[in-house]
Amino acid sequence: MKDLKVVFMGTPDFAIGVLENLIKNANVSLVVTQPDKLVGRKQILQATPIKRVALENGIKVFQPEKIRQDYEEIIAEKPDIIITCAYGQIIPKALLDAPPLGCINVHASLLPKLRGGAPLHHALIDGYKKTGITIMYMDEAMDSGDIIAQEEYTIKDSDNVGILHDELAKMGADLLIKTLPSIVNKTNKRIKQNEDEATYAYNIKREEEHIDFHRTCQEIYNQVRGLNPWPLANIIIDDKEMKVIECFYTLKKSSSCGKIVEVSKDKIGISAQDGVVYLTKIKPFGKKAMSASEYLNGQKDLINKEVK
RNA sequence: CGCGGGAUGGAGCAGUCUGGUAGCUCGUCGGGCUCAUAACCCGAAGGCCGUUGGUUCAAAUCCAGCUCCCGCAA
Repeated sequence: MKDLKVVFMGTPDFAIGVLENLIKNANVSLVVTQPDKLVGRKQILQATPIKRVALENGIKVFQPEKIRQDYEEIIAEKPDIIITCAYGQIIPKALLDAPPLGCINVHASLLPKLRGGAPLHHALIDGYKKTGITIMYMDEAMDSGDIIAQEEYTIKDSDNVGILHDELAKMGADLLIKTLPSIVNKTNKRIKQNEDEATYAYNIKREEEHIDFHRTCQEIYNQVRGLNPWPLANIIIDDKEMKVIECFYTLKKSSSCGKIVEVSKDKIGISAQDGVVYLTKIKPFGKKAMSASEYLNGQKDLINKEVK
């Protein structure tokens, strides 16, 4: 395994564990990641998390703007295998065909469920009871290649994207290393995906972050935890946007939707379709994150206000 | 020079337009009530109002520069 020549392709934090495990167990000769981006109000040029790890380990980094057109450098590297995890671009066929052992992807869902760029968020928002990690061969479409190995994770009601991210990142890193020898020996399983069961987890759109209180408490709760810690669900009170970080709910008969029906020491109750959603941690516009009790110290007459 | 919001006792806010004694809701500390309490009552401490300069008899408040925090957009 130590002499296995690997090109790793990945971008965010989620892929760090996979890369680190590969560095320990194989010969990672090149890391491919997205170009540095201008980030934040100051527009500071920032390297991806994967680039930082690569540089710390003295590994060469390649950052093509469009891999579709700019991949020759990777083929020239002559890797035995290419391993990707949350890279962020579709990989062209010429590159898929290049390495003798193929191109392997680590995906954060139980494929064919939740294909796409935001499987962690959608697993929670869409109310999945379980999700997991899939190790798979890549093909030309999005997350549709043959499955090599899977491991399940049972979603807890208290999980949010942050927790799920950490759990699955670790699971993915470990499962890849466990599976890799069989791929090298070509003794691994290879199972076609059932297209009829496929679901999709596209990147979160801005409007999906806004809470509609005409929906059920469970749906709203899933939305809040499925967007925490990033990008966070939002509501509008007094024409000002407020992010909702944490909430819980109580089912009861409801006559209105989107009205502040209860304000107590440490929570703000808003009516939804089938109950009341209580906000306990929020981030008002222009402010830092705070508990509901802190927010309420400085507010008057919140009761009965409409929430949009 | 991308757009916008903000900085006021430990926390969250009002006061700024229309300059003139530092205010509210909490927290903290002391006392009281109570079988008891995160509940209630009484009292106290704690702020050079982000920073630098300007205008003025007088600046949290008006003007200019700077720093830091936050959201959007990328």
